[in-house]
Amino acid sequence: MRYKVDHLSTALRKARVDMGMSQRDLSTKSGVPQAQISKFENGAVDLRLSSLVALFRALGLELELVPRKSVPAVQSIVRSTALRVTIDSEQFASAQIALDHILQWLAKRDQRSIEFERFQEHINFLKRVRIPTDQVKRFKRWAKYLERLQNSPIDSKEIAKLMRQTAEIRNRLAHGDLTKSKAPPKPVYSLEEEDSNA
Amino acid sequence: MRYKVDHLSTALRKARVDMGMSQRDLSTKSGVPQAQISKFENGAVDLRLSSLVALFRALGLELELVPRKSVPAVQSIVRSTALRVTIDSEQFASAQIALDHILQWLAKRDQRSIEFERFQEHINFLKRVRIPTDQVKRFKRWAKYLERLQNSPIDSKEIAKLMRQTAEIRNRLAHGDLTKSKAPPKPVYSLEEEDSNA
DNA sequence: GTTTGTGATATATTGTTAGACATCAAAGTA
DNA sequence: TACTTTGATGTCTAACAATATATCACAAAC
Repeated sequence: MRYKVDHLSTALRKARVDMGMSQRDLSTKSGVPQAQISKFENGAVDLRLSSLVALFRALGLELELVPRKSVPAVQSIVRSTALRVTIDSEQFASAQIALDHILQWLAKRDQRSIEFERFQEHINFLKRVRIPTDQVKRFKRWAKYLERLQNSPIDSKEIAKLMRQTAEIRNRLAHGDLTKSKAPPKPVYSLEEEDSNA
Repeated sequence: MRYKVDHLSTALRKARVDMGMSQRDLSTKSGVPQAQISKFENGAVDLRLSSLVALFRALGLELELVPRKSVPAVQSIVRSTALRVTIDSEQFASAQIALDHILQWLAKRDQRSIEFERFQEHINFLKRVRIPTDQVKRFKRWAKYLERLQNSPIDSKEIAKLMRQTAEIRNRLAHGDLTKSKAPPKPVYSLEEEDSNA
């Protein structure tokens, strides 16, 4: 019983990676165990429709039924729009939360040094910018760190490191060294929003 | 775990009925048991991808992954082409075979009566015409009858009945009484062909 | 009024996914 | 070096589809 659905499994993997999600991310978002995702992406399992739909919905994708004759036309439409849907709004949100934590922390401290002012400036810059998907990971880590930081004494050495890294990323973003495209940073509100159904 | 795939099950039923296929027809063509088809069309089963694909392929449909944003565009494309894919080529072929059987039988008998000439005329008319899906059933029955007829003595009473019915259908088709559309009978070669993969 | 086609169900067995874990190697990062 | 993340893989039980087959009610055609 061959049924050749590579296009579905490869599309899943591509969509997931494009959105900067790991299999575990997708798992928590879709409710499908990570093991199943891995097996499906490698064609090692014949998933039921419910699982498939859960996975695809979590990625903002829908299964549509298309007459064989219209498949090329449909695929060209999909290709033309796929490029713009690259950032997972949830990941973006978590980065925003991390940045907001930093700003709040700064406001509380009310520091006046040049480093802190520049730091605040950098953070505000990052808040307005669309962060590349391959950098989202770093922001998520910061978010996690800052959650811990809320309920414990501040390690100024860690904060110094945070400042260093923030400056680095900001500069690379501002000068386009990080992304291949030389386009100016896009404002936040141009982000393609996924409808939230969780 | 709700996953709302009514559009898939209703689309399946619609496509199947539009092509004049019964659940059992689709079953033999797709390899999926009729019981499963019935359950799926009524949302009573959570099919595996392989079964789904088998069903849809048998109907000339493909499952495509579409970003939620592009769904409306894709659906409009599908709508614009769906109308023309209405006849199952296999059913059409079986009707053609039945008609050919009759023509061969006529040629062998070499009858010269007015009834037989008109009969032959009607059959030839029907061969050139796209037969409405709701009439395909009748032609299939004839095909079955004519298969039996090949290896047994001819019942002229049955043939007379065949001639009567043929005339009736021909006339209804020719005068557009049968179909809602008043469009002239379309030539055979305008039939949308499904690629044969069986 | 009998036959035929159709769709909905049922039963029983077999096989595989679902689900919740656990583990592991490789790659990346601190 | 030590730690973390990631993707692949394995194990177990329970649930459910796959499959084959049969039955039923309904409708239409004969």
